[in-house]
Amino acid sequence: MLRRTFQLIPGVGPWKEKDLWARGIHTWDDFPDNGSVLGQKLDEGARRRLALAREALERRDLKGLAAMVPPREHWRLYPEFARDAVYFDIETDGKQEQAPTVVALFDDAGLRVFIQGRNMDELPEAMAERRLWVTFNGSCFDVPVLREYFGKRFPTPDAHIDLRFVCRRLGMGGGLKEIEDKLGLGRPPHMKGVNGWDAVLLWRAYLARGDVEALRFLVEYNLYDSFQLRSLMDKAYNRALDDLNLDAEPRVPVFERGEVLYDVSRLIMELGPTQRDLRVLERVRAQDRDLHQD
DNA sequence: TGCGAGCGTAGATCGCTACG
DNA sequence: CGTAGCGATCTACGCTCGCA
Repeated sequence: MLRRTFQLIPGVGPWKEKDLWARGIHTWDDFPDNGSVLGQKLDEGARRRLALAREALERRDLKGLAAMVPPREHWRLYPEFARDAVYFDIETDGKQEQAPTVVALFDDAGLRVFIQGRNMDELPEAMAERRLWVTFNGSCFDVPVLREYFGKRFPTPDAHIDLRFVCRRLGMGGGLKEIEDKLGLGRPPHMKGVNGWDAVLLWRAYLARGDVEALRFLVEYNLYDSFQLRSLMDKAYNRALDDLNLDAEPRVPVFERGEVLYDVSRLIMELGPTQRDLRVLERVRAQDRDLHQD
């Protein structure tokens, strides 16, 4: 799809791009080396720009390509750089300062989770490993929160596909769960109807009582958010091709979460109480004993 | 070749929205 | 609540092309 993108030419927007396609110029390689296509002046810039784009793709220079393609079309970069992608989602404490409590990452290497008070400090390094970030509303929420929290040691990706805006352009507004349902990507019963505020409550329950079960549920929810993004990205990409009537353009296979459910179970079962959790547990037990003494 | 009309892109502003 | 991206809307500009 990237090689069909002509909107990276200055002076070419959606209309002229469609026009090029209609005239049989389907990919960069179809653009004639000489002769008038868009007019003298534009052709000059076009050939220069297409050469740059080809070189950038040759080098697998995501940053360079992302700078050429208008942001709203960044979804077109997806198939070429899918192996460099990380899908992630954060939960926060719901306070004014919005400190992250749990962060789930899903990429080629599998699932990872970062938890406040345990390994949250390792998150920036893990994020830096992947140059394409995929989120839902992450450009407005997740990334600003993390940047605020970690400061400038938090990395910047070469490109960031925010599925909220990709979906909206495909006529699907609303939240992540709503869109999942619309696309038949619903969650199993025990994960249905859980939302971001529940995540705040689960964290508070865990903190207040050392309730590891609450943490496990929270982490499971968070992990679901991360890998559901992968299926959503696949479906949204395919839909965007439908929208452009690009029947010949190859679709991507839609990720099935079955592949990772074992890892989800393993990750949440591995979660035990920390020393701090055990102290909290001891304290609330003592309080309980006091309460029932007389 | 030179002019003006018309198209489409780009910039600027505003209000809406989804996140926990 | 704060954040930030985008569509809608409007304006301005650049370019192409038709016409003589």
